[in-house]
Amino acid sequence: VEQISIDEAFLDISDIREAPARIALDLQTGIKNELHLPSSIGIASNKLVAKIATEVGKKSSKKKNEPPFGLTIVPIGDEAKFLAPLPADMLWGVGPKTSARLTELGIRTIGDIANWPEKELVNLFGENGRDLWRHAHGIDNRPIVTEYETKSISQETTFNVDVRDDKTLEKTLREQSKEVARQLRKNDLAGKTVKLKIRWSDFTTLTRQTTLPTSTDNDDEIFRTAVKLMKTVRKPNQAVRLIGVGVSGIGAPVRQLSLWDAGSEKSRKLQEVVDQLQEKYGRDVIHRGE
DNA sequence: TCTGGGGTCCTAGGACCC
DNA sequence: TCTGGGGTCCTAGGACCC
Repeated sequence: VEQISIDEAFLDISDIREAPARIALDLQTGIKNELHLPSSIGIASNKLVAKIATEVGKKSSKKKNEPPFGLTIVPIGDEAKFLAPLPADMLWGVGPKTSARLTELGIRTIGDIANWPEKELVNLFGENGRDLWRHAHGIDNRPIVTEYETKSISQETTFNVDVRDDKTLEKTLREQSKEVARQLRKNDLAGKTVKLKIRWSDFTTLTRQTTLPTSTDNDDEIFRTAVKLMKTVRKPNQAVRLIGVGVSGIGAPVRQLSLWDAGSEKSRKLQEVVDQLQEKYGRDVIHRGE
């Protein structure tokens, strides 16, 4: 099973002898009986087509104003034929920008893409064009991936009203840093690069990042770095719509040898206990004294 | 949907090293 | 003293996904 979001997953059934439709119906019935929820399922020879098949089934039940209990099967060999009449932006990787460019070229459906020479698409869209061509033909050989490594952890907040007050911005960054660090520690990870994200009142957004000499999972270090970065871009009193902080360059935390470093080892252990207490009894159970 | 939050991947330029 | 190529790391922005 590969979970792709909070409510979607791929299931590789190629090694199961039972008929695919039987498996799907059993799943759907189980979800309905146990969770009282509708679900849609697509069956195909690869992930791309299965995902689109799911959406097609879901849409057609919606059209009939029924709860979505779609079940769509695309027989092996029929992938391209199945995709051809569907709108181009149903394809994986075609967002608003690519969609607009395709429309300009007179391309509306996935079949229209498939009719273009691969070379032309590569000229127009670079490496993305190659995928576009392959996907439009129903070709996708990505395997099911059951485990992902976290690459980054971040927190961001959009304010209800634009904020000019340094105190509020710093307080927000402090909370966000705390949460990012907590998540790092919870997963036994640390990150080397701290990134600040900021959006002005005109919606322009920018990021500034810096790489630390050693990776960190520490609230305060992340916070101080974020504040420094903010100071490099924000003019005094400049209004802020959104602010956020993230950490990337993630790996296992490097623990200092505690030979002459008993202090930091001690504070790490203290942090561990604080984390455990907060996890169990809530954020308000314990705070640092000032 | 005049725009929320948390992610991934890609590109491009520059610094630096061998 | 100047030139060259390749690799890696870093930063910034953007497209895209759910």
